[in-house]
Amino acid sequence: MPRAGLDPAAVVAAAAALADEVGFAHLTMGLLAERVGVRTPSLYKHVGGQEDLNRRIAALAMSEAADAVGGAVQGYAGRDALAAAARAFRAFVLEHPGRYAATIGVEPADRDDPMAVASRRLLGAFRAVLRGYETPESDVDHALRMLRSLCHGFATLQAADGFQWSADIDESFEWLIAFADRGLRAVAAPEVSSPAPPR
Amino acid sequence: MPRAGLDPAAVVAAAAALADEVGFAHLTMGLLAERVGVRTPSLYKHVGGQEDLNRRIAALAMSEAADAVGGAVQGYAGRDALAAAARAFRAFVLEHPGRYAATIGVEPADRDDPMAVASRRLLGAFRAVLRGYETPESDVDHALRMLRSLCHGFATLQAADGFQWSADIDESFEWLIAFADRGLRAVAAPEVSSPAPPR
DNA sequence: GCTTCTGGCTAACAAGATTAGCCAACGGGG
DNA sequence: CCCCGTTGGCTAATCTTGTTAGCCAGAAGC
Repeated sequence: MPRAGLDPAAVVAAAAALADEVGFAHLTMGLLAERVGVRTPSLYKHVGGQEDLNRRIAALAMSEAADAVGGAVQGYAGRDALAAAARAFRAFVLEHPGRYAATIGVEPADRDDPMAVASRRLLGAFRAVLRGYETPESDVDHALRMLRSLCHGFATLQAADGFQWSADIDESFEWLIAFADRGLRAVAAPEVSSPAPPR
Repeated sequence: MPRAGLDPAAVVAAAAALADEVGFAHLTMGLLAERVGVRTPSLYKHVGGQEDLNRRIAALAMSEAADAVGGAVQGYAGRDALAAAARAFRAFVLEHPGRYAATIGVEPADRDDPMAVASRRLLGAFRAVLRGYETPESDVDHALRMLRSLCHGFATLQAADGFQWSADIDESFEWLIAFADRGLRAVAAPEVSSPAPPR
């Protein structure tokens, strides 16, 4: 029996690709074994089991997302950077729905968990976007959570086919980018915001 | 052997409650059977299987969310309505993480699917919020998707412990409501938005 | 060439979902 | 009140999937 030449990284990469193809929920050890040309139990020589595999897929996905967003932002600032980051993030989730799904519900064990490291990297990419808006320090954390919620929410809802009604989805996403852009500019310069009614 | 007096609604309600307690991923037919005081195979007299059960839990959750948001909005308009809707939605997800998790990744079969009906009801509640902002008809669909993405994203990220860093989460959510409020007012009256720099 | 470690394999087991088939309990009509 | 059909429970058995145990060949270093 010739060796298959596997290692943990190759197994995880194959698992992530398979998850993108068949959906994270349908990713099974048997299917993965077949894909990499090995019997099921052999996988356990490389990963600790399904739980461990999920965590590794999640870490890979988060790291790739951070690369995608970080790379897309390079050389842009302000609205252009925001648009590039948001589009890159959504594109990543839509191209890799399976591996991104693995990130949902995985809480990192500690700060050195690869998943936690990758999450911080992704966050850093979004933080770079905010620098172009000169967001006040006191608002940065909130704005980051807002951006992450918007992107995560939109992408996962679309990936899950959660938008049933008919308006054009790409158009909605561009509208959303414009909305966030206007809002972030207002945060940086609150004095120009519309005069609030008594309430 | 005395009858347990079950029916599909009771089984689904018990399953939803159990999912909230142990987490949707740990909801098992055996656990559910134990909870309702019956042997596992008996459940199949009331629901078609795990897939069917998940869909029913999702429909229940969506319907309850619609009720919560719809009820919270009553009697408010503008920013108050927006805040009430957003808080009600988030509170629902945090109080019922298990059943809400069931809604992720369930795409309704057709327009009469209970899940689809409930989703439209939830959407209607958010649409009512927009009426208070006099959002132009052409922007309503986009704004609805934005609101849904924001609320869904924030609530699911928090439920999954996805916000690792330290800033206060309630405070972030209130900030987010204020952000959406300012933005929606600007959509209704675009002439007061901050003048964009040339780029 | 020997030895050691690694990565494959088969066999076996455990947990969970599901199906088949039986039988008691409830409910309505004689 | 009794009969009978339907319903909802049960046990037993099957299938899928994850996982562990234990064996053995191939690769790598001496």
